[in-house]
Amino acid sequence: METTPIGSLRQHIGEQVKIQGWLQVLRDQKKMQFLVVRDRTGMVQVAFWRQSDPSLAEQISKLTTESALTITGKVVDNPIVKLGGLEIQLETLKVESLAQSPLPFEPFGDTLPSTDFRSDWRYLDLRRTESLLIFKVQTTLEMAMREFWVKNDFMEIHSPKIMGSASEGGAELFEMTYFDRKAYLAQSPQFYKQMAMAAGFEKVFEIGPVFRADPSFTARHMTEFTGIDMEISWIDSHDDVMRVLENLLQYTYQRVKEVHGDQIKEVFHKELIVPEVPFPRVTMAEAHEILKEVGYQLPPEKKGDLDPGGERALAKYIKDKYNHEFVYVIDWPITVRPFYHMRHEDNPHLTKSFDLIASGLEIVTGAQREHRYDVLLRQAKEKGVSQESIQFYLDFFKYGCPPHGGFGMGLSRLLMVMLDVPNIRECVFLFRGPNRLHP
RNA sequence: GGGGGCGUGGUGUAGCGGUUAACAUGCGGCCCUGUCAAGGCCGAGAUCGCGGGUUCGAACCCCGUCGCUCCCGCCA
Repeated sequence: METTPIGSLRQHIGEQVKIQGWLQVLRDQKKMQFLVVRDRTGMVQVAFWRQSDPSLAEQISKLTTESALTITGKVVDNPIVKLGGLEIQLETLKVESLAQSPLPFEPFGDTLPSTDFRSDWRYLDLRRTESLLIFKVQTTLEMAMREFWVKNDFMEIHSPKIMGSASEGGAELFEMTYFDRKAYLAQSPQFYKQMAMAAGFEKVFEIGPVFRADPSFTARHMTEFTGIDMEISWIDSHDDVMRVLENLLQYTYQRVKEVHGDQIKEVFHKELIVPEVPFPRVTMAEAHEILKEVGYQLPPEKKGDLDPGGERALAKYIKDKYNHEFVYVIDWPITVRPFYHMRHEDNPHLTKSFDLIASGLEIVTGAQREHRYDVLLRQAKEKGVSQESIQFYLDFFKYGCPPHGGFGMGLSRLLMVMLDVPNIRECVFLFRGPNRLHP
């Protein structure tokens, strides 16, 4: 017999079914036994009259919560039952795996242990409705993005994560042993997706792992995370990149809302708002004026930049004024941007770059890239980047490279803002941080 | 890496100089009931992170240490 998802039992009233799931609650009474069984689609009450088979009743009595069970029985409509107005009358029970007791913590308790403690028992933590929903949303979200890209003639690439030399900065690289020499874990697919532009791929995307050796202890940093990267050719400015990005996000929000909107409202108490395009745009200079206007004191060393508090203050201003959860901060000074960001023709101190702030959190950085060999080399030298270290990269621009640009986005950060989850550790299957390598 | 906060039964908390260290939840037992993420009674379970110190006396005060956490730096 095929397994019936618990969420669809309503369509099987009067039938014999097989369900497979975890024992959530056992109410073991004198005459009757009630089991609440849960799978990833829902919960159902299973009823059993003890006298109909005393030895089976004994077996049921010994069950522990969170044990994995296979149950067959008849689905009956029963309006009295508070859980869905139906129940299963148990016929057979197979204990696939008896859970040890007590559990390290109760995944369905009123209070939850700290994120850190739950991380030790992540497979139990992931059984929670909230966790499950986050990863259902993640699946839809990634699918929607791929749909969008494929519809718009993008190509998917998979760039290597083991590299022979540093790609961008260098300081935040994990070093590893590669046979008899050193190698590094990729901190970004940046250079490789630009290589795809030089290769004539024209529009590419990559969803893949990114490694950062940053000893950051915040609720939004990880040492390994999934990066969503995109790069497109023949652009006029960074605005072309921003237009694709906002359309991509609008499409993605739309799809997630269609598929999970109701459950998100139920579980996270959040009405998912499909963002209007175009997203508000403010230049870095304007951002500073806005902060001054709302009375936010930016630390003096933050000239030409924003700090997290400033980003939140700006997001609040945009939310109040334009009722928008997203805001692009554009035209960042060259001092706070890497050498490969293109500069404005009419202002050599400003880059053609942007950050996307979503509900006060930085989730995307993007730019038009400098594709002119000489200019690129000059900017690298100016930033103190040695030519030898990036020669392989500079070579991309030697034999005809189109003007291009793109962005990098954090998958888990997007989930955080989408679902209002305050800690990134909840939004990733398994968290990796400076102090967390297990499980 | 800098600064703040917190470490008490499995879990979440209370207690903040002298208490049989309390409560909730979970766990075990019993009772009751077509129950309903039930209810009632009983029970087990904590040398209060660790190491020093102050004191007649420390979970409580001080110092150190480790762990966690938040903010900042850095970023996605």
